[in-house]
Amino acid sequence: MEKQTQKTKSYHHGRLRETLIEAGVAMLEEEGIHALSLRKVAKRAKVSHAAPYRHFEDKVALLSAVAEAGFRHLAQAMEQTMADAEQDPHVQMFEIGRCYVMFGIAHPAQLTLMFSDLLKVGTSESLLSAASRTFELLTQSVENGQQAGLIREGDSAEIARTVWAMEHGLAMLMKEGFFGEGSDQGMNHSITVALEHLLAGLAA
Amino acid sequence: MEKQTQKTKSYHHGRLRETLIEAGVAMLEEEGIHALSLRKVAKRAKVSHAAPYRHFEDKVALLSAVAEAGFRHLAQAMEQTMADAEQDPHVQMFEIGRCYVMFGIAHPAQLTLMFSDLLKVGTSESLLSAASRTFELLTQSVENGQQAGLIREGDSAEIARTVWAMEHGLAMLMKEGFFGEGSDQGMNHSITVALEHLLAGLAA
DNA sequence: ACCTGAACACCGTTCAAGT
DNA sequence: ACCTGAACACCGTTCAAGT
Repeated sequence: MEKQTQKTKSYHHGRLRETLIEAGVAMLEEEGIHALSLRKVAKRAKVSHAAPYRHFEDKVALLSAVAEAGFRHLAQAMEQTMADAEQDPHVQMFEIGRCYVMFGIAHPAQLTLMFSDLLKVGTSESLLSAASRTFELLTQSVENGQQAGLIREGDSAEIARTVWAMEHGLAMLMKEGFFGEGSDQGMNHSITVALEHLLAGLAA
Repeated sequence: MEKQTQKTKSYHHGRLRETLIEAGVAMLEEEGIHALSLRKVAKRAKVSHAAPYRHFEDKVALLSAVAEAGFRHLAQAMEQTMADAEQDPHVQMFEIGRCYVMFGIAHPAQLTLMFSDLLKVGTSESLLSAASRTFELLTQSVENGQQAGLIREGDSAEIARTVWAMEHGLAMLMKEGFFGEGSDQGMNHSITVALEHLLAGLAA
């Protein structure tokens, strides 16, 4: 372990790839998506502006890694939520939705990045799989709802796409303030109302 | 009229403001949001890179105008759809949703721009009113549905926000290809399925 | 009044050179 | 192997100068 630490800390400061991603995530939250330049990220990581090219093919590759970190963060929060509400599928559906929307409100610029056209261009394998994981969890919660008799029978992936669209729309509109610059209470109310409307339509 | 044409066409080529907005819309569709630079828009309009500053305070102001054109375009399509389906509120709901999502699929980069954080920063009065108009039309169609007994009673603005979130989520995810690079048929099916699920939950 | 061209600070990317 | 510094083409913005 010590040797590993020694090694990764060796030349200049090591662990640069992770440091750059972390710097990217932080700058995204602090200054928004337009302030995120490769040169500033490098400066924040205390390396020259050319150093990132040792670890990322280009700017898009770094942004993809930042987006991927976002998907992993979101998926982990969703897994935690699913485990916590394992015994009640109805609560589980609501809490997963809240999870998704709240992630967007907490990390608006990162959510923008995650659903920008990067995925079309960059197409890094690991980004695609991290994104898929998020959708799989959504599908799984729908299947839990079906097994509990809360959600009608039918293609669970199709129903999950509908749920996804609702939650994604809520997240995108709320994070940009279209539902009013509401309090946490107001936010929660809007999420609950929208999901209640949808779940009524999805009922068995 | 002739005098007006003469006047607007006078120095160099006149009507530059409109020409720049049109160039911006066109470039957005052709090359995407990242290719849209002030200098390229100016070149396309055959003026120097400094000329746009006679008509727009900065790049954000030009982008706001392009976003505003998008909202006006969308609102007009929605109005047309509402008029065409005036006699059947059920059809009206579906067609307005289709209108919204199809606009996103036809103009993905412009929709991205319309819901980027420009609205937060730029805050041009006319952009805000164009955006509000879109939401008002959505609310109106919900009220039509309520009057026809298709949609439950209650705060129409609240229900309209739910409908908006669903349609917005669909548009955003579909335009980025998350529902598969489907045919028009597949797209239409996905839209229909999602709206059916939601409208069942909103039923009286 | 409206537009140009030079200038400035910034950006992404490349590459020879250093350790 | 990993990083630096100079260089290049691009960008947004400003401003004195032209018509």
